[in-house]
Amino acid sequence: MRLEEELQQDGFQSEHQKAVLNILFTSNWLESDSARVLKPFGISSQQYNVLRILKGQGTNAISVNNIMSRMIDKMSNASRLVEKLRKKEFIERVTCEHDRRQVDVRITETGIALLKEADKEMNKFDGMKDKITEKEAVSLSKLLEKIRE
Amino acid sequence: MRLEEELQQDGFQSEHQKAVLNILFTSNWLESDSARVLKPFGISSQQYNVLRILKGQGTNAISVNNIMSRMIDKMSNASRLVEKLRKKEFIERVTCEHDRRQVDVRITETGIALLKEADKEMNKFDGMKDKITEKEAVSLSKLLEKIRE
DNA sequence: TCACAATACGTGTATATACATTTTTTGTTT
DNA sequence: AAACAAAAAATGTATATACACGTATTGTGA
Repeated sequence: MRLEEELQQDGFQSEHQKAVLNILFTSNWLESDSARVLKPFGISSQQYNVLRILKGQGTNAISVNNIMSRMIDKMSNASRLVEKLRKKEFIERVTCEHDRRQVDVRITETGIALLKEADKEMNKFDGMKDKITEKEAVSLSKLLEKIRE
Repeated sequence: MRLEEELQQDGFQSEHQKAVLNILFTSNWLESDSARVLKPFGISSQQYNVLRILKGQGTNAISVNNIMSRMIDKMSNASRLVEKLRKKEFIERVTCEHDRRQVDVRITETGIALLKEADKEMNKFDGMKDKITEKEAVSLSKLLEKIRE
């Protein structure tokens, strides 16, 4: 839907301004959609993000810092997120041998199983592919990356 | 910067997936940037959003519901946001004559003055115009609106 | 080796947010 | 008019988040 209608506004200061609001609005839209899908699984989208990062590492354990640097929301509190996932037994912590400040984290079998189920639902509701072509997705990414230069 | 570097990842499932992550990441990036700029003024970006909505209404007072429907983040608690802005005297509340359930809200002179100063800083840091052309901004908006169809 | 900076992580605290529920008032149906 | 649904806003509560600060450990220069 056009942003003018979504925000009940009849115009914007500039196309640049409108693009910024569109990014923020779309992000919120995507976020609340995935929060809804993930809710039955008992995890937030940030926790989902962490689990996916860990799954990407396979059986390797990586540090909290390493997780943080890969997260979408850099400002979030990785320590507490990890602790919450550990309580639910989706991940496990390994004390690091060569640097005892560091806490290495690895996804568990339970975590992998959860992710498998959650991914199914996430993909089901991800209608993105019907909405824009692959070419359009590429140019969208390019534009967003240009903004962040 | 390319998303692969930002998230220290060497590839994504698909271009669609990458585009989604790019939207979320860019939104966070913009959000934390504006939070930093607004901090000295003592308001959050949501509160800033409300003030701008009210300023757009001029001397008119509009309802909390009306504000909510114009906000970027639909899920936020407009009641409490309004109360916080009222405590800081940036807005004032008017009891509505024809519907006493409703609370109408209007920006104050203090609020307008604050917004003027805040906008100066917000525009200063908004380097968007150097990064993408107006044409690109238009096509960015179009792509995002396509996703939300 | 000692002092001190840097790093990795944890925690305290104020604020923000999501979501359900409540209160007050208005609209509607019979 | 009485009964009930609907709407507008406020509030209760659990959780999340931002940010500053604390703690333990490691690296490093004099």
